[in-house]
Amino acid sequence: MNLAKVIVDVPTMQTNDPYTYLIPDELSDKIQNGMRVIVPFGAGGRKIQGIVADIDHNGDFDGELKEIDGLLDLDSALNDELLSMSKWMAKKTYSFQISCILTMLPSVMRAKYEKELIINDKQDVDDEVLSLFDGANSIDFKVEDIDSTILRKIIQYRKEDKLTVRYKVNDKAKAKKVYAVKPIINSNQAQDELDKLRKNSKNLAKLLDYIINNNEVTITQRKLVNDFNIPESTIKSGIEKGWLTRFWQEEYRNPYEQEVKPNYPLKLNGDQQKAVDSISEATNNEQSDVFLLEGVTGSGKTEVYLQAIQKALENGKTALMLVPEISLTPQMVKRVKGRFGNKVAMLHSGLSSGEKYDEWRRINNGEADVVVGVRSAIFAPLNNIGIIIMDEEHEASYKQDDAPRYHTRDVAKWRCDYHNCPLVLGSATPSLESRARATKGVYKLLSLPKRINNQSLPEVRIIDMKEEIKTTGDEDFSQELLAAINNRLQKNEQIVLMLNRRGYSSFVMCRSCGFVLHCPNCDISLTLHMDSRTMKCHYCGHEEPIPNKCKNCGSKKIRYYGTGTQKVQEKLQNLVPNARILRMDVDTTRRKGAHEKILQKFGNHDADILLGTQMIAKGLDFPNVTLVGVLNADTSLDLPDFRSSERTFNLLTQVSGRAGRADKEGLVYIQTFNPDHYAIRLAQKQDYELFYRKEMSVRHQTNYPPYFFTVKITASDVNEAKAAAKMFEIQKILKAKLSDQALMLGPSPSSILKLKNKYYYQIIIKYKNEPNLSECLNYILNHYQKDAQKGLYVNIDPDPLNFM
DNA sequence: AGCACGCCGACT
DNA sequence: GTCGGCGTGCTC
Repeated sequence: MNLAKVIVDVPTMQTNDPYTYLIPDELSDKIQNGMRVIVPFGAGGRKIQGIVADIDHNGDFDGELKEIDGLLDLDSALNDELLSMSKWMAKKTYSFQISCILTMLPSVMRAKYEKELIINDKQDVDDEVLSLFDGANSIDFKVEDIDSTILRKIIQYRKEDKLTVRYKVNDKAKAKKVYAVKPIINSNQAQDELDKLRKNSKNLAKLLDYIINNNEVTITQRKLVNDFNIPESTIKSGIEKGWLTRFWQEEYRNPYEQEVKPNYPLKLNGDQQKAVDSISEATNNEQSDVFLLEGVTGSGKTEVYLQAIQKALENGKTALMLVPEISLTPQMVKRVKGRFGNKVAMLHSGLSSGEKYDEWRRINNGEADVVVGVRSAIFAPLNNIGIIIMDEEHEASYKQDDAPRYHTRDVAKWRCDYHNCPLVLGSATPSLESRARATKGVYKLLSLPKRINNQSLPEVRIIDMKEEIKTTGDEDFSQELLAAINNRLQKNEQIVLMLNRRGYSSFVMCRSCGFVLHCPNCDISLTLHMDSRTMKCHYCGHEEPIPNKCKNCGSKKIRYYGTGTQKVQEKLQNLVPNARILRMDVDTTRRKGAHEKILQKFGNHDADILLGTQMIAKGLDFPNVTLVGVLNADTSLDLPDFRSSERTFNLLTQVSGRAGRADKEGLVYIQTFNPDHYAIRLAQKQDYELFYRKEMSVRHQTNYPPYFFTVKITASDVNEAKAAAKMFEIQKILKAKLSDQALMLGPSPSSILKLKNKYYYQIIIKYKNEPNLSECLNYILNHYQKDAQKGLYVNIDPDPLNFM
């Protein structure tokens, strides 16, 4: 029998293994592994999308088989590498293979399902049902949109064959099509036509002239109109006269409007050269080594990446480079594009889904040798990879927060092993896990200790805000920082200020009864936003009007506590009335391209002060910035997460690096209520190595990564007691199946107990070596799958980044 | 996910 | 008796 194994688009544990289908004769020569197909699945003629995992033209199957309905692709959507990776990834992340496959593909390749209801004979159905159709013979419908008594009738009619339900699998993956034209007469014929033409037919003459000179070429109609100044109406008459044919042609959408200036390799210093040599040697020898490139801000990591990529390309290989959030680093994008030109494909969140699909197809068709992108770009269908680079490898955005919960670093390592090529992890402040592996010799450490041009690091001063409050009562701006701001404004130099909290005030409290306004859906206080004049929840997006009296006691003594970027902007504008202030946070950058606009404006010196949340800390490089102020360094320090020190150190180090990159000396102020905390003290000295050692000893004492591995198990339900009870059940299973060396935290409510109207309870397992662990977790998944139908979800997050 | 089947309480 | 509620199990 001619059989295909198909992974069906039904994300459950029971359907995680492939199903076998018959291949109909007419598809036999076209079907390939990794193609998307439409298959019937279950009763009632339901149709769904699937992926071909295996083909056996001479197979056997014990039992009934259905036939594949049709193909959704002309070519494989997934090559063998990605197909086998999806299997590994499903296991590793405790998720379904189909979910892994669909995250690897551009979102438009995830089919939409629709149901169509068709009347067989209008005489058969009653008026109530007939009225749904509004005169037509068929309608698209969703079960949840239809009233239950009518639905019951529909089900009855369907049983009696009076109505038919047709399932549709709608592929959204559509290439953009444009009109193209091609001459169908030769140059001589065109010359004859030109001779016959009336003298005043200027446009037709132009068209014939074009045909004489471009006889064999296909050209888009748009180009013919724009570049040759021939109107569309003329092209149409040319077609009617039989000179040209017109047809639809696929075209890639072009997301890069502006031209990028080419740039050329820079001269490397000794450390950079050594790094490039070591990496290229691994590429040449096809060794899947992992390099940790540790270099302070401004040490020229990017140039190392680019030259290592160059070497891979010279070897006939391709390269993959990952960055945290590309829209934040337009400077980086320009540099890569400028170096490698149109061999580069970009995959980032600023592209529309159509543009992403086109970039994906360019890569899949082998038209791009270098791919630059964010997390999901790790799945780019490149062949023959010679190097994978992860810039700022410590960034949390490399880990996907929802299923499949993969870490880009793990996927990258898998691909490097597959392609026998090196993985380069670059950072000024590597994650402790990576740095520890480098110490153990699992990764090879390459360091760039010197800043290019021997620029000195900026001076960092810590300001104790406890003292400041005692003397001035101001908790936002210390005297010293304010003086420095004024000084820079006078010298016409620029300033970057970071406050890691958006909105106006973080909460409102009634001074009579102490009541704090909370989100009705989440266990979190609402933040005041002055621009929209609303109270907003930063987790679920809930908004409500600003209260003028307390909802609890009716008192009008309401006060706003805590400071956000909006309030600081207002306050700062009062303190320095002539300064031009730009604010950059989630609220001002929501629109597409808003990031770039703000950064460009600041880069052109159309503003003096850039005030923003942590998004300003990353990758931007403005030579005229000589002062950086961190208004409150404690926001990230106070979080209930063992990584809060590491995050704070990273953030402070990164934002400090924004000061004084050119010939001008930089100065950094860190305002804090914890001036003696080691994360802040060591960020002041920009001493990563010492921080690494100090933090490692803390992790050692508290049994946290990198000394222990962790897994987070979460249960969520609209009913708090059910979620909690489930976690206690799971705790019992874990205790029975794991060794007594595994440490368990919980069950406990998650630090945001209630989120979007669901309650969350969690257990964290810390372990060193638990051979039974994955079997045990799979048992839990299988055991609790039926609960998911009732809305009780159990989630497993291996190596979670977020402990809250 | 979405469907069918089967078991139970409430109703003509 | 039967209708329709929901819980459970299966889909090549």
